[in-house]
Amino acid sequence: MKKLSNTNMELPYDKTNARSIEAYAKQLLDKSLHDIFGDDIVHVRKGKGKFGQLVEELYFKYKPNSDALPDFPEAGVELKTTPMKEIKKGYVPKERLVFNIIDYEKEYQYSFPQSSFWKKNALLLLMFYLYEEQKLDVDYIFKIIRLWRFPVADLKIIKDDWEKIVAKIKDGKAHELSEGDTLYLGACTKGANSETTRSQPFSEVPAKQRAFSLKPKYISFIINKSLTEAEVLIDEREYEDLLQVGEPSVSYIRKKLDNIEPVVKEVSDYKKGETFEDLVVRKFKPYYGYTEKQLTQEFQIDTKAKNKFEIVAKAILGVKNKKIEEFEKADVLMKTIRLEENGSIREHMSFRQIQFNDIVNEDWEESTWYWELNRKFFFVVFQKDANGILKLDRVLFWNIPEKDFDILEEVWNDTKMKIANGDFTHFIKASENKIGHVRPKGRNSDDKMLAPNGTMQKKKCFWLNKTYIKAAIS
DNA sequence: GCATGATCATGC
DNA sequence: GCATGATCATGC
Repeated sequence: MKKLSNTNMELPYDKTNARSIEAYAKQLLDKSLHDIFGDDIVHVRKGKGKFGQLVEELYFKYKPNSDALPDFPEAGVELKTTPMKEIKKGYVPKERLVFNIIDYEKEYQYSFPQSSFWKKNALLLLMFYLYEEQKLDVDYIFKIIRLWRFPVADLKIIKDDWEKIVAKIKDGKAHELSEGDTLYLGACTKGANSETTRSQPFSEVPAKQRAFSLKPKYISFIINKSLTEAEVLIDEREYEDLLQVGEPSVSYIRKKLDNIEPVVKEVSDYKKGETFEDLVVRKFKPYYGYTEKQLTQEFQIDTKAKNKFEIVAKAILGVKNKKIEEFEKADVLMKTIRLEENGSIREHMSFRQIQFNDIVNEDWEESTWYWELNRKFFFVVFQKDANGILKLDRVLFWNIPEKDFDILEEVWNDTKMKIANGDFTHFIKASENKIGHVRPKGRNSDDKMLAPNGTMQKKKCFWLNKTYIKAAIS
């Protein structure tokens, strides 16, 4: 990184040096702003919000910028202050990590190395603090502070994600962008409300304002890695091939977190022009036409589990008995689909149980079901042949088109309202053709859960209609 | 044949 | 012990 000016003597760190900035930041570890600045800060700080700006101005003593350069331009470091919350299993991200807003009018003009995202966010200084509801923000304790570069294998996926987002802009479809379009780097809505829009260059249709973002599952990975491993800051030079036009040839063996294993062991596993999704489909193709029996024999799988096809799928991807790292980090939802001889789907697709006492306090875009739906699906499709034998037909990645979320929101709102009103008998049915519906999901009809009105009610869940799934995969 | 309610095998 | 992902069973 080129030095633009001499070190500013007034600052308690060398603003041209990423390690110096990091070292200064780390003095906040296990401390709050209150600890550093004393009681005076509590008086000037009554409300919440803009906590990140406070850290920048007060602690780093510089004015935050929202321009195209990183926060510390001379060092190429972008500061991100982001909350975690504590659950039984440890720390988890409280929300997405949101980067710069996507300027549809400009972003498409760049290649990835020149993109607004990469220019600003290639090197991050992450400051994770523990969010606690009852606390003032100045009392939040910082728990993880570190420089972060994306591992090379992740950067490959992020670059492809960026290309997908830009391809939609170029196609005049910025209004159809959705978080489910991409794996790690998402385009999440950002604005006062969902009506906040921006113009796009190749269509008259206003598009929702969106920002680049990382999904909580990916941030979890950063947190876990930061807490369990000795710190490794990837050398910038390892990116060189990836940031050229052309194909990556970098050989980079990935480290494993305990229970997850990547499909892609080295970036050179990719064939020319392949995305991660392409690669996965390629791995499955040799097994198209295999029967259930052939697959379980081939991979020596002996289980009666109803998710045995998922076990098969993992085996095909070379990730036996572990979780698929890329699917975990991208929060991909694997679902098996069984087609009848005539191609119709036998069953609707179930989701998690509805927590009756939670849903009544949720908003749609933060609801459990929305999070389940607003992601990439991986369908493993089996079809019965003329003799009624189930064979692997094909696999595909899919996500719910942006336009369909309005109807799903209706279904969700209707359900929430009925639960709040104590009506457990008139949920939206599959026959109403609203894409989704509500049906039982329990051990048996005695399996019940406490509802807001104090009664015990049969456990239920949301389902996606099989007709909808059928259309999606056709 | 399909909608709906009911239930199962497993992992954690 | 229970949620998950999935499938079964009945009745119209």
